Amino acid sequence: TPTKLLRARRRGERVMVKIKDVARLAGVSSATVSRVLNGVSTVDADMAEQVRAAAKSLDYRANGVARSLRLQRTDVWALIISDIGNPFFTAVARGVEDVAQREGFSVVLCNTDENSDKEARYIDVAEREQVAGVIMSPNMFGSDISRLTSAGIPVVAIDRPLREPVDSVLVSSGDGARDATLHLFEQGWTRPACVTGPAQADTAEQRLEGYREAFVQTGRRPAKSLVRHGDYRAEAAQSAVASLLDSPNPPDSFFVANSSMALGALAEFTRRHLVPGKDVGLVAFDDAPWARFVSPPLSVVVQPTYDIGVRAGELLLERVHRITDAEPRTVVLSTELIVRGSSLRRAGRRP
Amino acid sequence: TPTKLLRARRRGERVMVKIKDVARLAGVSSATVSRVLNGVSTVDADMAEQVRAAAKSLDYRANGVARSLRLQRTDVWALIISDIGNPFFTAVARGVEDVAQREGFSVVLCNTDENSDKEARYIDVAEREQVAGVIMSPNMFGSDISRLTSAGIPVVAIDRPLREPVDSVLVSSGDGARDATLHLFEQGWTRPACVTGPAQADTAEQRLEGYREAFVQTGRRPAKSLVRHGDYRAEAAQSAVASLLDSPNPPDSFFVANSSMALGALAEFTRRHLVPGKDVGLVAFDDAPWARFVSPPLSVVVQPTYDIGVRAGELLLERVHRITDAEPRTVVLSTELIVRGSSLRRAGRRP
DNA sequence: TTGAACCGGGAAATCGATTCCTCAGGCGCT
DNA sequence: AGCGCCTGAGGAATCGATTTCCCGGTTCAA
Repeated sequence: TPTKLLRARRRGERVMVKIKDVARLAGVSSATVSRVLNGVSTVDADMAEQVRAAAKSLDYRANGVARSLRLQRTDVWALIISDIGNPFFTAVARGVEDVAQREGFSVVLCNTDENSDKEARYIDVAEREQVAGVIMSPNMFGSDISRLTSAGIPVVAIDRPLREPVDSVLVSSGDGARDATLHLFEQGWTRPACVTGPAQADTAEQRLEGYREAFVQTGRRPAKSLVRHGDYRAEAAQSAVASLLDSPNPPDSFFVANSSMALGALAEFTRRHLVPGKDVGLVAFDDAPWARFVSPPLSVVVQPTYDIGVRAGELLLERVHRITDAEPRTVVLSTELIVRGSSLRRAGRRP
Repeated sequence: TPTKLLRARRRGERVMVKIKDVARLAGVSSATVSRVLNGVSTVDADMAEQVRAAAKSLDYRANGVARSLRLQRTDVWALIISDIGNPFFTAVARGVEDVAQREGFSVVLCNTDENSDKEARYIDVAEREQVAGVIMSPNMFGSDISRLTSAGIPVVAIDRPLREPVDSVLVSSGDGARDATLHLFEQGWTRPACVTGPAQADTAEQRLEGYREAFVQTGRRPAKSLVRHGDYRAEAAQSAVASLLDSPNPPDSFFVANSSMALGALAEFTRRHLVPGKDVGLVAFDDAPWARFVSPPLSVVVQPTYDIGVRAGELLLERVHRITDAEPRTVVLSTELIVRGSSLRRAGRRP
């Protein structure tokens, strides 16, 4: 049959080479083939060589499904993220992937678009397919991972905490927002506004809280009239900025809670012929590919996105290998303020 | 044992409910449970109800690995893309996902970063895990999918064609580039330059070809001195634009081959105080989230990204279900020119 | 009334790889 | 030479769900 296999393959038919085919060709049992290919226990060197030759000549690949069933485990991690269009998550994904790759796991990405149904579906798939572990950014309404925990699948949360106690990698968003706002004060801006995300998203709330802290720390009183909530999109930010600028006592600068919102703010500034870094100050949370290229370049609070992925991968790894049974750990990484041009207050232009 | 299971689960232990547990609790054989849960063949209504109740009370989920092994198929599609940071691919992914979702498949995303090794690894995983089908954007050096075809796994290529004859969804990049360049001529620009991608990438070559066509069609001679190749990144484009502007006979407008490169071009314009849509014309291939928000808004050639994903999903679906055995088909979608502001040549400013 | 078709459900085979258990044969030691 | 230990390889069980095969019982038509 081995020759029959080869002939069929040449004819372009769909054939699957099984471990038994290799065994037959090498003149050994399938147990031995398995031992050789997985390098466990000792096998006679000549025989091993024969087996390897047979496997190669048949172009054999172990059936992963059968393997997983027998071993009761897989080498796949699921990375469930809430918005694949967001550069934040794509950078995180690279970090996760690099750790996984290095450790012999493969990562499959699942995009939920902040949709609880999609998320539930992917959690279901992750359980059914018995992935080794899951890294996820919970959606803003709180995610139900009970299926995973009860199946014994380790979970690591990123970006936002989960209700259940699991390993988490978070970012001190609040501190970043505070630093950004303090920076605006230092530049001489006196009335910074805050355009943040939806009130349900706790990243949005943290960023707002940090913004307020900067007021308190500098002996000012945070004004409610300087705060707007939006849906984290450009359009919402644009109208928020417009309404702020039209208000009786308008702000002179802005802290916006993510990079899409920064686009909205920039658009509104352009419409009103306000030049950032001169007529108005702007700092945004999150970097973006375009941020260095707009004019003036955008000042931003960057998150250590790649590191978030790496740390999450490392935490997951320890659980997957059952290295630790300790209580869930939370890693908090910090942000960095990158001052480019949009937040400056160039002296002498409008004294 | 059913009660034992429940007790263990309450204690938070890792337990797996198997079909036999359900069978035992319902007082039937596992064959019947399978029949009820999969809705095949007829089972006594009362008994079926009992089975469903038992399954529910134990919170049973079929083990997907075992299921796949027995059925010799899975419900998973692999979507292998070459750059997860590129909005083009994320939009395609959404299209694929929507089709898959609707048809009961799940999509796992694999990011290769234009790296042949990573790609080979993911192709390997796709084969081993016996995915139902693969949609992929080949990397620019040509991808080897022989493993997939010989395993009988259907493949659909997107964005770039594969060497092997498989279903493909492509875009008439050339026509888009031609239209963009013709538009520059119509606006009154006389010396448009072309900043395109690496010579190995045939999308880049097609776009260059379309640009040349516009010259021929309008009775001009395309000048080699107006063409630059880069690596599809902003930095490369910026220096290309700089060198073009510094050349003896500089261009008055630019067609750039993707949105990252547009950022580089814009940065160089800013540095030289050139205002797009006035001092210089600019059209870019591919839309981007920021394109509508820069000043002036960027004129672009958009690809029907979401549709590409949908069509690819539909082609794959037919192969997966063995609906058709026909020769590989190629779907070519067309682009659309969206004129915003950067390509205009406002009369009366510089006569 | 009887034979045949039909129907529902259980036992067991199946998918492919891994691993426990067993046993044959070789070697060393006495 | 005989005994026992050790090595290495094969047979068979295993993972969990599906499905074939078959049997007992029912229904319908002749």
